Amino acid sequence: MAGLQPVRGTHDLLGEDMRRHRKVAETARDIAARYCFEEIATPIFEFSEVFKRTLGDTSDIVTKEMYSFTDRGGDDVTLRPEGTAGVCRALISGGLAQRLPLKFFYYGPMFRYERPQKGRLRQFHQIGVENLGVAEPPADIDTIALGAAILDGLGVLAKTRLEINTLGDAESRSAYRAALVGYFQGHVGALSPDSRLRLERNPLRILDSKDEGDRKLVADAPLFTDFLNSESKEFFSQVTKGLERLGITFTINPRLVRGLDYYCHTAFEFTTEALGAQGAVLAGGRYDGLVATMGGPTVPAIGWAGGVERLAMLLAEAPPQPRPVAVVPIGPEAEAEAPLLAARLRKAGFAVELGYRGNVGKRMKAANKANARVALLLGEDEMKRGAATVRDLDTGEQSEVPLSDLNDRLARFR
RNA sequence: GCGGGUGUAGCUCAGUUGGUUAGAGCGCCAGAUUGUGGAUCUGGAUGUCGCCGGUUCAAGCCCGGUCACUCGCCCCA
Repeated sequence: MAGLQPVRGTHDLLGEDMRRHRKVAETARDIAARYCFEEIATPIFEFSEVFKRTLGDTSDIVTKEMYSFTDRGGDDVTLRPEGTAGVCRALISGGLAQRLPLKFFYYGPMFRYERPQKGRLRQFHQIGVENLGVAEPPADIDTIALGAAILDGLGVLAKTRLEINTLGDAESRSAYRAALVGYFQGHVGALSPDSRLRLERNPLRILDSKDEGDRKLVADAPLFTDFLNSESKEFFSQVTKGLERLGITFTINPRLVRGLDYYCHTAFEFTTEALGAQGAVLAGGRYDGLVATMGGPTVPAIGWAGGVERLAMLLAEAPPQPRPVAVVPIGPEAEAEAPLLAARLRKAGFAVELGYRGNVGKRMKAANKANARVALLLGEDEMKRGAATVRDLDTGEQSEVPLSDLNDRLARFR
């Protein structure tokens, strides 16, 4: 531990950053509510098993990237690296499968032990939704539309591109996988070392390799489209048509894939060029096999998650701080009265900055620094008349106002 | 986990071939101004030069290590 530093990959959120962050979370929450996705908050940590089952024990993720520890009772627990597993666990352990279909929205911190980069922290935040219990394309369309609506609500939709693909159903996918493995095994010498490993663990991932040589091979690789059965084709066609009808523009990216087996059909990502290598800002897909993998019933589902820090960086400008009313007492009697006046105004809904010390000049400076819209000067003269001097700090105009009229006179600054 | 770049005041940065007491702007504090902010003027405080070690008569500067940030790779549930 070197002095007092924040843990690597964590940081404090305050000021402008905090306002950006909160705007992302609140906009998402509001719009999700309009789509009737109910907010859910699951615990920040779960039994490690919850994440291990969904990811498979052998993956890098489980062995290298999770914050896992044994608690004092001897239980193996993990800080959640993502939100879906917790929601699915809640669905199973809470008996929510009886109430399907269900639509959930969540927001909160996630933890991954990764090398930090811009837009990638060890403690970061996600917004996300899970649309559970519906196997038909309208759920995919509505869920993607919600993502687009949130990006639009944040004013960042134009900075992103929606890419979409289908992974087909299990039958199509295993046929394609076999063909792909066959093809790459024939060119194994030309594959990058990374992709040779992928060939064994996660062959679909070779499709989105960034290696030049790999890309050349990928260009001639078998196409997923040729292995999709008619049901899968029809499903994808309905999803894309539905998006078109809503005026949501997208490009089909046949190299957009997911590694794990419980993913199927729709996969999509909203990406941006504005954030360097960390281009995905909101991504998801259909995961009909996940709940069953975790030991629950078969529950078809689709969802997505979005990175709050990345979205916050995309916001054109930080939301402004609310401009308060500053109460400036002059003299000991006014000093005693000022907190009462502030309390009345605060109860009436005003943001009130109450100066704690200093002469009038100091407090006016403080009011200015707090970006106050008006200052209420309360001195002996005003108190005798049951009034306060209202000074507009933008125009410099001021006039004395009876305390009883204050709420009305300040109404436009609320 | 792998590779590159960067660490000097709260912030943005300057600091010559290694040479005496480490600087600027912004911000901060005080005063000009004990019933009026912003502007101006005057004055003031900034600091383990990221940290540890080495080389040297002498290190902010050179070398090694380390920590953090950053860009990319891996990964991306």
